[in-house]
Amino acid sequence: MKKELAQEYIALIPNLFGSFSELNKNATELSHMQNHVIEYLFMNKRAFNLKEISTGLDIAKQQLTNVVSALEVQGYVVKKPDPKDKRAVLIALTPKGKEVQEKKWAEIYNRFSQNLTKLNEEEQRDLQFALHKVNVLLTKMEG
Amino acid sequence: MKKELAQEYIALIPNLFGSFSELNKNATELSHMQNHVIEYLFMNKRAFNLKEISTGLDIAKQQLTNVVSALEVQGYVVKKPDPKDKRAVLIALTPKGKEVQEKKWAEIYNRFSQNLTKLNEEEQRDLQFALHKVNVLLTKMEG
DNA sequence: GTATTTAGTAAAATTATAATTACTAAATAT
DNA sequence: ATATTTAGTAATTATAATTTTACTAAATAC
Repeated sequence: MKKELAQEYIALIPNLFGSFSELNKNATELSHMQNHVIEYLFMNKRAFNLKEISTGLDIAKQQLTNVVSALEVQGYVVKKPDPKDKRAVLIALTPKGKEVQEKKWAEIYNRFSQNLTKLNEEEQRDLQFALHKVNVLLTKMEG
Repeated sequence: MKKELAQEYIALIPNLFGSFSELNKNATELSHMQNHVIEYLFMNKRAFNLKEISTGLDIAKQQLTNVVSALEVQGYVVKKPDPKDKRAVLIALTPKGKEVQEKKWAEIYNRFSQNLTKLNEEEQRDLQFALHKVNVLLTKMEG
């Protein structure tokens, strides 16, 4: 029982792989690492300090110094002192930083909407219901 | 209607993000690009020539020459002439190459199985059904 | 049959990422 | 109060990724 469930989960990942691999093809002025950092901030919807980003992305903090300061110069993030820890600096996305990320999702959104026409009305309803269920339960699992 | 559906799809991606970002943390002897290439071959379950990998991963073919030949030396892939095109060379995963990929999925599998205990019996059944439905319909959409 | 395109290779130069070491200042442990 | 740990910065070195140019041989267009 549990085994088949996990297999369905695994099968889900390649199904989303196509969308994912196209995510960072928007040849912006951002480097790979810069993209990773603002994606991380966007996904998690809050400000992080360098140490948190470092462990979250499994990157040495020494690397982040340059990456993040470049992002700051280009206006994608802002630094502000962490009120709870005077050593730490919180990195937050600016509206410009959020916008870049949202653009990427918009592309996936459009592609999905187009492919949706290959399903009939009933299948579309089923898909919406099933997706909603999956999202609710996956969220519960991680909480 | 269609709008909410696409939003559920978008919401699914961050839900799988955790799994995805851990995928390539297995500090093997493989470089980033090498990982990409064998992941691509594994995901698509067949041999490709360099041009196909090049366009599929949006990487210059010149880069692939070195990446793939390194993979070949390390025994992760084999090259064989394409019977349909005497210019082309087909790149296929070896058992060793497949094994490395499967190991990555096994980790995700285990993590998922552990978190599954946070759902009760009924929720687990619901999740399995919903995941199955999503996979079937997403596959249909891409075909 | 000739010209053009395409798949793959190769080498050089540029840029990005990774790893190492060392330092400051604030936080925490004892 | 002192020692140790932790967050961030900085500079250096090594490695990897990207770009550019150029070449061969097979495939395709006309």
